[in-house]
Amino acid sequence: MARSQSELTAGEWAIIQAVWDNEPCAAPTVQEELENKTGWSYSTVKTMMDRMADKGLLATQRIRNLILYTSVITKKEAQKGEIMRAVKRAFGGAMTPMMQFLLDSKSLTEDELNQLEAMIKSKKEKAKK
Amino acid sequence: MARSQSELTAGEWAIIQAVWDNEPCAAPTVQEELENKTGWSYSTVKTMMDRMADKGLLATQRIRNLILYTSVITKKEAQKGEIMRAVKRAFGGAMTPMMQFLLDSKSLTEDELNQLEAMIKSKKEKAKK
DNA sequence: TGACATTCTCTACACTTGTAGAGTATTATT
DNA sequence: AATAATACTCTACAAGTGTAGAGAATGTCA
Repeated sequence: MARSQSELTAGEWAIIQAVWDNEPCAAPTVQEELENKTGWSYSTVKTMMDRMADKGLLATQRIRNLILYTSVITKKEAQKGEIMRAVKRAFGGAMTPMMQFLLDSKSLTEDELNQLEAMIKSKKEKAKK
Repeated sequence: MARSQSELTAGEWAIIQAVWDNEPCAAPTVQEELENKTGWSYSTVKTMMDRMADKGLLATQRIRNLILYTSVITKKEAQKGEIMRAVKRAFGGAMTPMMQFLLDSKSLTEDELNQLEAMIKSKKEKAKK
């Protein structure tokens, strides 16, 4: 069931990506993985993770002195949430205008256009059945 | 000149939409337009607008006791910024995976698919010359 | 020229987010 | 057991955001 409130902040995105890659995992693991990308100290990472657990974005399980974190939302859900936020804010919630915008703007290379076309084609095939 | 970082908050989106609809316009106008949607008081709206002016999102021009606001970024720029943020956060900056996601999750009607296809086609034509 | 209305300025406050140090508890090592 | 290493807890703070009241300045109308 999609908790509609999966709107992550930039920091939370960084964290949860690392969690998805390693779960179940402890805070130090996440910190090590993010060290290069963000430079965050252990405290920073731990604080964020605990806040995310409070919010229900991560679940925790304690084993002796170790706390293992797991993601509560899937990557797909999070991605959807992120897109939904964009659509809602910038396009009044209407999906198609956004798609149109994507095509109109110069954000897509010719290669990407070709890929898209292919995707649509296969999508239509599948729909036909 | 696209100031690269036009990432607006939810509140800023509400404000700037009203500005786009009325510019050049004064704070009370914006407040009235948003009254129903948000319930924000004059002070709230004014504060936000001034902060946005500080950030360079809005420009101001004073005429006697009236301050007129104008948008500095276009709707298109803001929309693009919003999408870019989503793509960056949720898809590592790669546009196509996001499009794919959109095609997969949101079951578009055959009509919409055709429409999309057509848009892509014309887009490619144009790119050719 | 008062009185009223309009718009602005200043100040404030709570909550979130990014950021992290200091100290404590637990586990491992010699 | 003493020491070192590991992981945790607690506390804090600045910047940003949503929210707005109180009061000053300016403009309008009788």
